[in-house]
Amino acid sequence: MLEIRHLKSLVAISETSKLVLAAERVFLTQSALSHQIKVIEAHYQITLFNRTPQGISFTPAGSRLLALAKEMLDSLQKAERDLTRLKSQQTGELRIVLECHTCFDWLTPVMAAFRLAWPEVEIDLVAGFHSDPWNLLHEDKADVVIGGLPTDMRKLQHIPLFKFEVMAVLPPDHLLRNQSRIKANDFSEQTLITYPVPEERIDVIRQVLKPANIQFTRRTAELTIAIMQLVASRRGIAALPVWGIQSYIEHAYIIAKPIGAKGVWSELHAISNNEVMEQAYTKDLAKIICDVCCEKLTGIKLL
Amino acid sequence: MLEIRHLKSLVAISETSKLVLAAERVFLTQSALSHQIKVIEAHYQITLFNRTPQGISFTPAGSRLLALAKEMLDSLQKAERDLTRLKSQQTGELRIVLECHTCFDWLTPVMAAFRLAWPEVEIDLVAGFHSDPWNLLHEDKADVVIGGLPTDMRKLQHIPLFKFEVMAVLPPDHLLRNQSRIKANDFSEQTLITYPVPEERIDVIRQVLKPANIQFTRRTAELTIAIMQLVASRRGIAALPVWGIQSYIEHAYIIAKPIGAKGVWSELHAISNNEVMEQAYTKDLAKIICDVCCEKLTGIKLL
DNA sequence: TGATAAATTTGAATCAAATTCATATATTAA
DNA sequence: TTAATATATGAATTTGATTCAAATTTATCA
Repeated sequence: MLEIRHLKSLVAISETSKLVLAAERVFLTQSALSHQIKVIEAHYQITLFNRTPQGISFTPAGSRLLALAKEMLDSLQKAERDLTRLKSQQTGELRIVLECHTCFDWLTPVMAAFRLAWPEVEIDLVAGFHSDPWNLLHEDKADVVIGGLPTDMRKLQHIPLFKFEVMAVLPPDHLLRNQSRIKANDFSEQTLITYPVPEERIDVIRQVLKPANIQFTRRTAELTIAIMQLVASRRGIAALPVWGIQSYIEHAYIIAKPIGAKGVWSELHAISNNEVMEQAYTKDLAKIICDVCCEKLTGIKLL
Repeated sequence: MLEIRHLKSLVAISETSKLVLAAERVFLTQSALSHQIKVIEAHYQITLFNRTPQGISFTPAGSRLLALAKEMLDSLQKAERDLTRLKSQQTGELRIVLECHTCFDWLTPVMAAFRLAWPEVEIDLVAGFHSDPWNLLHEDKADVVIGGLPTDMRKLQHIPLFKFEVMAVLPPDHLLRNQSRIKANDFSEQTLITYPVPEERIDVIRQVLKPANIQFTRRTAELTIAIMQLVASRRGIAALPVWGIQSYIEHAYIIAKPIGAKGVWSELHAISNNEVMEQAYTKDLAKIICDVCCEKLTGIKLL
């Protein structure tokens, strides 16, 4: 009666604590989730959730089922990995390039999980900054790029990972602190603090500032913490992934606002050439990234 | 994609090693099971079973999934038990009477499993022989009877457990050894060796010999092993549950034959009064019996 | 070498149940 | 009071699992 889809829903609910978001994550409607949990509650004749206008939270019984869900899905994943290994090549090399600096935040746990699952595959990070990371695939200097899609995808394949909102980061006492959203014009004459990468690779610039022809000054810093420090000391504003700045927001070190009417959204994909993408372990890397990020990051949406 | 029903099917297949029997155990048709395993194999793109006219066996990949199934179903069961305990009374007393002597074979592991699951419930066996075990429920000398249904069920409730075939047990060199089945007449003038209980409670006598008005001598023994010894030394024939004599058959100590055209089948139920039956732990005892017996006994059919 | 028996497989029809769609309800905040 | 943000509900739809009725497959026996 209890089904695996229910377990996945339970985990999604715990990760998002909102039915709408959880539904999105498991590719269902909110209604479907509502029906699902009603069915489970009816079956066990016990209340699993406290519903509030702020979202949904687990009762003790619900938590017990959530623990079960994690346990069972974990076993399932291990078994599926074993099956995959039973029929595929188990050795190889995977040189990863990150397009986006912030991704270092979650790459460490991803690599740890990957090494556990595929001990025979050598996984490495390609060091240094690269103006055109996708080209490293063609030059055979890397096997996978984690980032946005390149304009030229020839001979390349990709697995969509997730998307996330890029938000404007301001000092808590900034002039614009009372606006609910930051518009393109608000960046005019401001200093934009970014990672040291070409303009074309910065989503706010490409998607918002360039199209609106806004004049701004640019200043760079290599580490997220350095950018935060500059913003907090009113040297400028930044635009970063929600999940990368969560802890700074919680400590009221800075504040974050959506940009433009719909917000700026970036997508992350795993990109590699056909041959590498065929390997079971490459596909599994994508899965591991999604799983780890769902668990650890807030505000992401699976693709 | 892989669903809990698939896991249950996998376990049933491993316990019966025949699709028809497995299907029966999970209350489906054999066709449904065949479709199920085709779907799983297609999904994982790997062969899970070797199909032969003798039945079906697991490939290494299949075994891996079977291990997963056992692991996941075990977790599930534990969680469900916790949920049950979260909403029910956890303490109580359960005095069990066995109608049938052979059942001692599997009662020990059942009681062990029960004690683990319900440490606060005192479970005991009511000792001694009882001509009318069901009456002990009315006299409040017992809480549950494991056995057939009594003629008078007033104020009693029951949970069906399983049924099994009662087979004629003969010495390997018996005159009837080449018959595929034993008919009522074959018992004529023979000595029937039974447990020391009233005739009405012995299925072969009630269902076969009495209706056909067969004359026979009766001799009793208290232990299964003693009955086996008497049969092997040609003092008579017996009629016992298949699962109770399996190991004797395997050692060619005795042989077993179905009785009559359709065989003699006995049913086992858990019987108790309404109040006791309401308790979650009583219902769980029935579940534990079914689970343990499915795992350990051959040739039983769930009711 | 058929014929039979005992398995599993297959494809189409059926049926049950999960999901969606559209809307209702509830709570909070302004 | 209204708007915004949640979840819940009921009916229609869609999906997909199960059954039914053969069809295969393979071993065994005469």
